[in-house]
Amino acid sequence: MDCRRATEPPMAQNHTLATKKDHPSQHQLGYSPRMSRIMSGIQPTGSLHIGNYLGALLNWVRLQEEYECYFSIVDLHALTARPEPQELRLAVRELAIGVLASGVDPERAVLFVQSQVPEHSELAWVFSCMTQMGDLNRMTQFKDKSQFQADNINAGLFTYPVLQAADILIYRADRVPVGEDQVQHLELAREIVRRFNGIYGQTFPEPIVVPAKAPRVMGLDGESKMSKSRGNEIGLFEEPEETMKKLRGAKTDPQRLRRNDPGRPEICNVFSYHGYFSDAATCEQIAADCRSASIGCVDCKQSLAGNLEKVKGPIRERAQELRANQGAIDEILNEGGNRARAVAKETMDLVRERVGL
RNA sequence: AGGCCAGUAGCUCAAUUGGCAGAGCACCUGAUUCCAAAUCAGGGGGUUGAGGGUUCAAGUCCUUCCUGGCCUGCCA
Repeated sequence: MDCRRATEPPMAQNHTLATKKDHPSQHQLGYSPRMSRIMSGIQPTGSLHIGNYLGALLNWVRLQEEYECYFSIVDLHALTARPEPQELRLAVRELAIGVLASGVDPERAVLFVQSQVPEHSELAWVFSCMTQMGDLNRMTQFKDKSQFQADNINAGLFTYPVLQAADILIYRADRVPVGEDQVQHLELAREIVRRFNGIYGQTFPEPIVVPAKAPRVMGLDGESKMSKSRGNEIGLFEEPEETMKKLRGAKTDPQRLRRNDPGRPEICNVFSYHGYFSDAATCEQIAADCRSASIGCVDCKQSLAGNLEKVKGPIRERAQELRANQGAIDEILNEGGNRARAVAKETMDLVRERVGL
């Protein structure tokens, strides 16, 4: 992994703010006809698994090719679960390592830690005054999380979508890749923008929701989304032996009782993993052999383990190299933080002026 | 700030008058099975939120604190 100092992005001239000479009412600030700016965040919770990789990291790697990207490790959001301080710090570092090892290029995209850019919090406060309780009350994720951590329903959890809106709009991002579960939050962000612009004049672009090509990766139990808290995950940094051990216990077609029974790959969770890690020809072959009982589930799992390792192995090795060079990680994050803050400050200066602070 | 209620295994809860801390689910191991599931057999797991006190003996009674919930009040 190349850890040289990141340079200014070539597209830095886009999204410039209106100066005093400009006429804001005729000028949609932050809008760039040439290149869309993307903002996306990921929470530093637990350790990375292949669900995170397929759902978020891989997307980032693709997005940085086409867009001006701001990628953030959102530790302020993670705080809603009150992690141990040293664990939070470790999770942030490990996530940065995972992001870089997966192929996000810090020279191409701005990679930074949310809390290093205090403007996120500042804009979130302003936005919270633009947000109606009734709207927040409707957020299904808040209700879900409230059930999940019933002993810690804090206000941060409630205003989470407001901070999320600030995350995006502090960079005047016009596109946001989100999974199904985040669409509602994005709608709220757009609502906040409309309200703000309506009251104070055109200031923010209304971010467009880009449906993330993020598969909903099921856990090894085949019952729910892959997550560390459910203990049904395949770790991104896992050794192949560990992964095979977990795969051996993974749920398959419950109707395929004997080796000679024909299988149903279309309902088999393990087969669905092949779709992510094996090429099309292999997938077809495996499916056909499973249906005809030419291969057993163990064969299928071994094949998968091999293909999984082809993806996971190089990432694990790059991660090892990065871990050995903490200074470089810090430098990348600091540089990313500086670049992010420069943009965030511009936005915040304008917001202060607009709202009368 | 005050009042009331609650806290027991990963989860949901039980434990008689103060008398050996338990069950279900989950988890792990073995049998079986190509693997998993199902079934059967076995197993690990606890500072009973924390400290102090009363007692031969405290999950249980007293006390202080912590956490969470509900109610009343005060300030900005």
